[in-house]
Parts: sequence; C-alpha cells; structure tokens
Amino acid sequence: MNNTRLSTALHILSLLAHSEGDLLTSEWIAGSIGVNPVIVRKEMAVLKKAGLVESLAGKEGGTRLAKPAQKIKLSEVYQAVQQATLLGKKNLQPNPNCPVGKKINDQLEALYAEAEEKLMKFLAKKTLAEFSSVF
Amino acid sequence: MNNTRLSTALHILSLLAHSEGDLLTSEWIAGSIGVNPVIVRKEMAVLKKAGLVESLAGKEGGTRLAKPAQKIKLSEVYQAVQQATLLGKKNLQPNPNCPVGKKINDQLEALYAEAEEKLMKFLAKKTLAEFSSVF
DNA sequence: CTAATTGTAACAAATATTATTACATTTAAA
DNA sequence: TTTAAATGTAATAATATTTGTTACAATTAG
Repeated sequence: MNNTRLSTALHILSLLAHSEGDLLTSEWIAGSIGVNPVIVRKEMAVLKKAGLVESLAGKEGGTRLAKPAQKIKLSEVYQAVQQATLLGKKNLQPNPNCPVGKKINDQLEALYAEAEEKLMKFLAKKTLAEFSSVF
Repeated sequence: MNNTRLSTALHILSLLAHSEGDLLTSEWIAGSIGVNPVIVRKEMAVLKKAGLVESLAGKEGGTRLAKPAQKIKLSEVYQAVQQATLLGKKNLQPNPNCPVGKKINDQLEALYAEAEEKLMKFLAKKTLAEFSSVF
C-alpha cells in the first residue's frame, strides 16, 4: 500500500460521519483533503460500490453515508480500496527448475493471505464512529 | 507494499537456508528468482545491514546466512526491507482550517502504527526455518 | 431553462519500482 | 604475480503505478 487510497477514504468517510446526514459535495471534501475533486469522486465510486456511501446527482446533490458510522467497520473500508496484497507482489518469474523457485509463490501466497486475514480481524474491531470520534 | 522486495528477500533467504552454509553467488540466486543479479546484490546489502546474511567478496565468494534459519524471524526480514508504512501514506496536504483535516493524520498514524505492531507480532512467531521447510 | 452537481473517460504528470550498464575492489587459485 | 570470478555500488534507463487534470455527458433542484 504505497499510496494514499485508504487515507483518502478514511478522510472522506470521517467528514461524512460528521455531517449529520447532510450531503457534502466532492468539491467541498476535496478542499479538506487537499486534492482534486475528481480524485474524490473516483474514490466515492469505490465506496459506493462497497455500500458505504450514497450520492445524489444534480444541483444540491452530494454524498452521505449509506449506513450509520457505528456500523461501518474499518475492514470494510480497507477491502473496498485495496488493490495490491498487503505484503507485496509475489515473484514474477521464479525458475521452475529450482526447488525453491517452483514452490516459493505458493508459500508466499499462504503467508500473505494469513497476514491479511489477521489484519482484517484487527480492522473489523474498529468502526468509523470510533475512528472519527476525535474530530 | 506494492513491490516485490519482501518476496525477493524471502526467496533469497530460503535459498541460503537450503545451502547448508555454502556460499551462493548473486548470479546463481538471480537465476532462481528470475531477476537481475544487481537486484539481488542490492537486496543483500539490506539483509546484511540487518545482520541476517554475510558475504565474502572475490573469487569463490558469495553469501550465506549470518545465523541459523531457526533464529531468523520473519518480522526481522519485514523490517529490513520495509520502506513505506503497511497501510499507506498519510494525506499530504490536509486543510488545517477543517477540524477533520487538522487531526486526520494523527489519527491515521495511530491506526497504522497499531496495525503494523499487530503484523509484527504475527511475523515474529514465524521463522525462516519454518517458512523454508517445504522446499 | 439554468446552474450546480455527479459520473466517467481520456490523457498528462509525477513518483516509485525494477532493470541495466559500468566499473572499482576484493580474493582464491593457476 | 597475474588472472578470473566475485561483491559493492553508482549512474542511468525503462516500466509501472499513482495522482492530477481536462472535458463533457447526464442529472436534478430551483
């Protein structure tokens, strides 16, 4: 995760959690994060697909949480934005004629999956409500 | 971690764990991984700094583990190769005039640090010996 | 109607990662 | 003592990923 996707998503969701159900525009949110509004809208598309937010188009439109902040687990947020695996890419071209090369990726996959599972359990214990309660 | 650094490091270390203390050359290791020998030597420099391997220069030179595979924890390997934080970068330019923007990075930092700590405890329970026992 | 907004595609710019070349240095062995 | 085989590392190039931008169609309240 050498990117800002999770940070951006949590920032967006924290703002929405504090908006009391009011619709916030991508432009307004972008101003708080310090990024381009299109970045926000793209991230919104991802959060929307995951059922975390809902948007209304058109004048006076905007976005709000699709369910209470108490019911949004941080694991859901992570899974929505996640692309690459937590611990990295596997090896791309291991040599199948080498006993290690032949099996390394299975072994890495197992390790990485287990690590990710542990992380999910950790994040599942935390809610957006808790995370954003300090603001 | 959208890179292959940990995978490469674990591949290298697994080969060394199976070499019975024999010195392996970066060229040979590179052939098993399927990357350029210089990539291996660069990663070696990192593992060496962490005290996990030792190298001998010159003809008939190469690299071997600096301590038994039973004593190398995967958390040590992770910490040696890690650059970015586990869950990503913080927001770069949050708006300090916004209550959320002002504190978001502290909050993200706390969350990310906790997640990383959990991961370290998980990886500290695993050794290179276990990881490479299947080869 | 009109103005404000979302949604998204297409493209550009910036950054990060991986690969390559080159060569100085080291060292065993012929 | 010379040579060949290594490491170590700097410099640079090539790729891939991430982030930013522009443009515009579609939607909708007023």
